[in-house]
Amino acid sequence: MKTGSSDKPPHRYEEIANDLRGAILRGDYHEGDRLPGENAIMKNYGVARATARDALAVLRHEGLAIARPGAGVFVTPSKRIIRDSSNRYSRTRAANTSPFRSDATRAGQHGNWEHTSQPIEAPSEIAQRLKIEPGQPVMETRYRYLADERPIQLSQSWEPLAITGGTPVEYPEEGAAVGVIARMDMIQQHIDHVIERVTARAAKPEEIEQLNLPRRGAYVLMIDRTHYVEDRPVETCDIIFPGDRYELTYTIPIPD
Amino acid sequence: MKTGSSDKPPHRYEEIANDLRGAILRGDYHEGDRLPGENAIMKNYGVARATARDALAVLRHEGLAIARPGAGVFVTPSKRIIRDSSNRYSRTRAANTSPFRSDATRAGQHGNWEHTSQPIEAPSEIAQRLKIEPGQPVMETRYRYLADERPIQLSQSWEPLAITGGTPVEYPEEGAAVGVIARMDMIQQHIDHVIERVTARAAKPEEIEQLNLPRRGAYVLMIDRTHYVEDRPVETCDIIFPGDRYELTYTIPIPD
DNA sequence: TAGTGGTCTAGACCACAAT
DNA sequence: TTGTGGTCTAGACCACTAC
Repeated sequence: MKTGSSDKPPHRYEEIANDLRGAILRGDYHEGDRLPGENAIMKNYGVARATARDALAVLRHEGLAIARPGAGVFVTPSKRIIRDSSNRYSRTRAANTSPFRSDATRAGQHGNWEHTSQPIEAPSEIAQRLKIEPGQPVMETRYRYLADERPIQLSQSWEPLAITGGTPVEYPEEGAAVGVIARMDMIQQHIDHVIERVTARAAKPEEIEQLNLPRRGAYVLMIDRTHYVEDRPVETCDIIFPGDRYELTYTIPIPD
Repeated sequence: MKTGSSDKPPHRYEEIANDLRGAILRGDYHEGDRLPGENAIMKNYGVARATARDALAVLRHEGLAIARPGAGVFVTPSKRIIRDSSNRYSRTRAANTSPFRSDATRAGQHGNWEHTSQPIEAPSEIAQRLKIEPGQPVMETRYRYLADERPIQLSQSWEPLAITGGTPVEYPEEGAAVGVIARMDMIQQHIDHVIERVTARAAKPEEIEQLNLPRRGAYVLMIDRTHYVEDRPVETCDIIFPGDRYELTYTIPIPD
């Protein structure tokens, strides 16, 4: 038998967090609204600063609230962006649209990105993923994706220059606009499968900075993705998402 | 130009966290070893309790350390379990093995599970996922998976009784041992695709309890999975993993 | 300039582990 | 019983934001 919401939280900070969460979910506060901050909670509940912080930390960790130092605590915009693998990896679509931009549009946001490329010698972990020797030349490209001008995704890709060097697609350039499959098709590298490995982990300091995440307690979804032509890797890539802003979907066909 | 590790962290707790992280990664402490606790840090660094806690919180959030109240702070066992979609969803394998058990074995652990089933009326969210009317009867099954006797995965599945009711597979029973595809094949429901939606979010209180997660700051990976027979859902399921203990892999074929 | 959240000190009490 | 981490009080200073 469930008593529903009549449980008494054993700790003060949980009680306060429950109150605030209830108010948000009930609609007393809307996206972007200012919430009672540390000082307000101290006064309203008669608790010390640390206890007020603990209560707000619960909401921040749940992705319901975000603190802007010097300004206040605000309700987080909540809608997740959906990244659908079956939308991205079909030859017909890949050639003409940016998968990221259409994901963002579908979530009602405006998407664009920045990127920089440079040839480097493959570090050992990347060499392993590309099945080449460490130190072999690869093209490294970093992307930062923005939705409504706010950073929302990072990625970093590596392509062996043994494959792309000297070809028209050596530099990914606006590569995010056309996709890896279409680019590789242009140089007769016909990708036949992609492997994506998904993990969740704590955000690293540089990710916190670049994605504008809270300094403490942030986590990210990471995809480690590799494109293959007959079991030979032609591109590998790390993709980083704020953990609470994205949803990844996969459609898996079951053969007879 | 990178200066490597010679940066000076601006905050005391970060400095302490960096020291401890370095010691762990350098191998001064091994999996399961006891780390300096709050009291030791207070003495060694001459800081207040809250600052020592903040330092340890960084390591706990990164999944490097785990606190056992009353006992101390210990280095977390680190190896992730790999859940590979291409291992799970092939008809030949699915009939004879437990996908979970073989994942665990591959990570060098012993896997088993508990489960309970009961018929219920479909709540609205589940009805929507199964494309049936709310209140229609469904079989609900809860699983808890253990690796080396420690809880490592939760799941909860729902199947419309309009499909399975009165058949030999009405109760999933040891369903985790054979898989949904093989069970549905037995009653001539031939599943042709599966959709998995992956998200990361803060752990809920009941998940914290059942998975033995730390009370504060824990996050989980969640898969919302549905099996289809020609666009008609025959099973849907929520799967919950401790965020820092799992890796999900997907192989995506690219047609010509 | 006034107010905010982030960091920090110096105490305290508790439930729970290990002994 | 002793020590541990978890919670909490009551202060303080800082960098930053908004005005």
